[in-house]
Amino acid sequence: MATRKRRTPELAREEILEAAETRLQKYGLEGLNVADVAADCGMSHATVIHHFGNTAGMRSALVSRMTHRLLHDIIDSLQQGITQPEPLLHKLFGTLSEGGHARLLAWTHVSEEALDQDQARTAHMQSLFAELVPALTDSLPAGKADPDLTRKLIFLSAIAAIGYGIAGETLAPLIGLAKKDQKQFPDWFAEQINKLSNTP
Amino acid sequence: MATRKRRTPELAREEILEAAETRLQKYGLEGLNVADVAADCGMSHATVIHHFGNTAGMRSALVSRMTHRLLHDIIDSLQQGITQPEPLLHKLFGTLSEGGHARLLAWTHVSEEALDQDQARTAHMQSLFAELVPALTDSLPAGKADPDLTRKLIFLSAIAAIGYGIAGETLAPLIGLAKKDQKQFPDWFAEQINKLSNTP
DNA sequence: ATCCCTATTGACATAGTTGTCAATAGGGGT
DNA sequence: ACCCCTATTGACAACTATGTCAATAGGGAT
Repeated sequence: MATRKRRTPELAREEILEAAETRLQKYGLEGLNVADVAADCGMSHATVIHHFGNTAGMRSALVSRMTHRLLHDIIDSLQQGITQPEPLLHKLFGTLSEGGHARLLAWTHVSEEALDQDQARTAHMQSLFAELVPALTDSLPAGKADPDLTRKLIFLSAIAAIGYGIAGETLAPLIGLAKKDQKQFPDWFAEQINKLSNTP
Repeated sequence: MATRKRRTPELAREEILEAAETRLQKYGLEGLNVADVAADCGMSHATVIHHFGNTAGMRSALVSRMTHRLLHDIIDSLQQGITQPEPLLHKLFGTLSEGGHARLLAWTHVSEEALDQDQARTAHMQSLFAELVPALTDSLPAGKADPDLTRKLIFLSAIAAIGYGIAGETLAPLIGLAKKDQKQFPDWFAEQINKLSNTP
């Protein structure tokens, strides 16, 4: 029909994931189907499937991309000498609670089809964490002193941020948390992490 | 055709939710559709829809039921004089990480259709938390002294348990948490909560 | 210019699931 | 025994979304 736009595979994937990410924030997970994503890119849904194999592949790639960006932001911060928990945790909580990041992450663990893509994504995650965790234990105040404790605190921070991103908005009023306390929760949490890492 | 089994509406709903819960643990969220649930109950899927309005209604009712049970277990423990964080948090983390509880909870926050059922479920949750939170602040060691801090700690416990239930299994090895530390994480977490609530 | 690889596409097949509806049949109340 | 309410059902009608396939057309290489 009309003229087609031919892209390199890399560019095509990039465009698709970009559109997918926008749709995710705008419409949530339901908006993350090949037909609509393709429409936003101005291509047919068959093209999307061609590049990612299937729908789950596309979503999975998006998870990888978003997580990759988040973890590398943190790694970059560390390399810039930012070693206090506050800014790091702020970024962690903020990113996960915005743009549907935590929700997409939840889909990863909730959906059966997502499991098919698991090996690839897990491998990618492994390499990311293999880079991040040592960087954290090295640069955090109490990291070298007690790497074991540090790993537990990292783990706690991660699951808390995920839970916060998914259910925080709902849970806070139910528990009777003041609006202000809700907003400042990541900062408060960082304080507590500080206290716990200084306790011998 | 063959003879029908006629139940009271209450019993029917009960049977359906029971089967749904079993399917949830066995097959995850994908197993939670009216057709399969109905088959497990030995009834037609039209009956399920008759009792819950639609599929989302059934899932939503299941969320309510499971959460109700969890929170009431905790309330009961409190009334039996169990006021140390350890056993309470143990129950919280354990329940959420088993039987797909946290995952179903995530669906609540991830799915658009779930939002239609939100008012009813939110109302139910409000009444549950209205019962639980005062009970906690009253009976917990540091509760009366600093109810504000206590609410924050409750909030932290809740989101941590949810994140743990969803992603804990995946995250622990990536962060390099020893298997032992992973298993005992809820206990360790309880310790930290203790420390934080004793800090003035 | 010509060739060739492959990104792109429209049409199609299909699978799965949901929700509706009129008809049927338990079983409690009289 | 008879009525009546409603739980139950099978069949039907979409719809949604996915994935396949053969055909088409960019655009780099020769």
